[in-house]
Amino acid sequence: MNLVFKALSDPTRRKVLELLRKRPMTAGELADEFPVARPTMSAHFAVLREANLVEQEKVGREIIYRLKMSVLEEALLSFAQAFGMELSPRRAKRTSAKTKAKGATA
Amino acid sequence: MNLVFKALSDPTRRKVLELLRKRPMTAGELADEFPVARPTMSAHFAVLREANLVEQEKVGREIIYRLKMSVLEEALLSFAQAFGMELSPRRAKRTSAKTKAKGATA
DNA sequence: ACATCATTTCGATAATTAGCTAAATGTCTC
DNA sequence: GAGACATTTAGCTAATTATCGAAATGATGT
Repeated sequence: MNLVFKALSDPTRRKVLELLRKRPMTAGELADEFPVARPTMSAHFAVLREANLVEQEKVGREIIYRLKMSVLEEALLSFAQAFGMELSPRRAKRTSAKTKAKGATA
Repeated sequence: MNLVFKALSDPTRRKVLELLRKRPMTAGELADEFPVARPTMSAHFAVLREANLVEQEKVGREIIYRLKMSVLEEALLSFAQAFGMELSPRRAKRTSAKTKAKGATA
């Protein structure tokens, strides 16, 4: 739980997770979305991995990252519950084109 | 929002918020719950204040801290929504004293 | 085999953070 | 006003973190 919150404390990492919600992406694709060097992104990925928030799959010379939604849910859920909030994990909706143009700000 | 997540990234601060959920407490009362020096706790309070997660009221020579539940809710809510989760802020039932022995919360 | 590409690891640095003790501020009681 | 109390501010150190460029790893294409 602590690792999850540590991971979420950085805006870049939160944005990475949001991007991954829409679809799995390679390290390079993700890196292209941010104005930092590759090794920096790689370090961010490592933090997310240690928090168990993403999983990676090596395909050829690329690495595909996937969001582990259930882990994020679990953490948020148990935290919210400690504060008497109810958080119902609605089954992760597919990227259904309607949410697509909505430049969400973090 | 970033300040909120930064604030939540430290276990001590999360615990402070949990304690404050039950009832407002003075700086000293809170400090007594943790094995760190007073100035350290004071710094933690400052972070929580900057994130707007608590408010303070000076009463005599003590300072009473109160959780700003709505701010915490807002942050968690908007974050959860960005991931397609539904988070319903069940009206925070005060677990204070009289409801305490009744198992009032789910 | 060799060059290229995708990604990570290494090694360094600058910025941030949590922690401490000591000192300052403000309030209370006598 | 003097002393005690509650809390914060100041000044410091140690640990952690975000960042970089360069080098290493491993797969692909020629």
